[in-house]
Amino acid sequence: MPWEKKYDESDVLDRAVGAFWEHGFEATSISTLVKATGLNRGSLYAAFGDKRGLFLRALDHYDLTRKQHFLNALLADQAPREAIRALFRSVAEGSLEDKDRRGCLLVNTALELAPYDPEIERIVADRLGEVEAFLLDRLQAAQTAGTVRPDLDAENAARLLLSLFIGLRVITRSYPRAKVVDAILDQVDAILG
Amino acid sequence: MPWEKKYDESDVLDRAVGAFWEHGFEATSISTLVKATGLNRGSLYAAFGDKRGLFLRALDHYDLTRKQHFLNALLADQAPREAIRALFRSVAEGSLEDKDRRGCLLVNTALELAPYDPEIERIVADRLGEVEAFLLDRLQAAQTAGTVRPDLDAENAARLLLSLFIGLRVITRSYPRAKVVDAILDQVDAILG
DNA sequence: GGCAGTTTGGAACGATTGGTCAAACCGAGG
DNA sequence: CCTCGGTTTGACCAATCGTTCCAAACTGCC
Repeated sequence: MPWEKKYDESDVLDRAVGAFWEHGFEATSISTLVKATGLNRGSLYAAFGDKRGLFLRALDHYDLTRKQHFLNALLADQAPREAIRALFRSVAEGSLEDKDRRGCLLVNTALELAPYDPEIERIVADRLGEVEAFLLDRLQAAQTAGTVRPDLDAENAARLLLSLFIGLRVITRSYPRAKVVDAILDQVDAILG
Repeated sequence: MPWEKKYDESDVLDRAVGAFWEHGFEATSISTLVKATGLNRGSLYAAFGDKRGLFLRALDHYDLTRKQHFLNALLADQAPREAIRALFRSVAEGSLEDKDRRGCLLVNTALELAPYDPEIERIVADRLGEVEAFLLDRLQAAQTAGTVRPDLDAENAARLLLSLFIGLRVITRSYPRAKVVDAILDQVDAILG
């Protein structure tokens, strides 16, 4: 029907994510986004308002289709302790394989925009908080299951794992050396005991 | 004399560093740099070639006046084990105090430009390598002095500390929460034993 | 086959981008 | 006192930025 959009919004957002992911917000122009998404300027602005609006939607889409989707899969398929190990291992592996070295859109955005854009700061804080909450939940579940020692301060360990996770994603984007990645993975195991 | 520059290049670079530090390379325009440095466009281009040239010089200046200067001070004033602890503690403290949340210009640049700018990638890798080398050197000195247990794998620990350091600088720029910072500082102590 | 609503592509907007240049300027040496 | 070789200056450049707008093409309904 003529009053239904011709394009699939999810596809468009996927492509927008791809563009922003590689070069960040500032260095990605509207022309680039037009080429990447396949939509023309008019439709892009009609659908998303402006560049920033598109970015926010893309960030949200990234979170849903990548981060959330991935964490949920770990929740469903893995024992709690293994979920944490698998999280780090597959991120490490995938990052070193990615020849474009895109890292994590969320972390990239955190560093580029969060310090001087309050709304994005809030979004980034929420999303990172979710990762921290995931880690805490899995740690506690592992303690209940007896696969992580019960005297470990789970809250502190979750914060530390979050830091290591962020470090991992920065390193693999900017300073990708297998031995550094291995050191991080070993440390995750050490924390889990 | 008319053939001597009126301005102090070091001052100019200091101000350029300040501008790039806050908003990154892409989001800092020439106009902003003109205002920040006090020089006008012509002089800026005569002295540094182009925006990128100025950025590279500013990055170098940052490294010399901030990073190197700081590491040398730690080398001179502190025992090896304490040098590492002091590095993390003062970075943590300074970062949480900085209301502009600038983080570390080197780490910010690593994430913004290194993945798709080979020359900057090389510079970033060299500079981060220096930090890693500093950590390794201090770890080994501490082992010789008997303040770090001798069976610790110093090379691996240096890589891990570098990751924690980067994580710390990202966190304080984008997700500044004291408890997360404390978790990192505790972990540094745990690694040092 | 007209009607209504969408999508489309591109022309055009003013603002700003990174970058250039020729003239004004200046103090030492002749 | 005038020339020389550098610096300083701000006007100026084309290109691109994000954004707006609109006329034409399209398409399922009556």
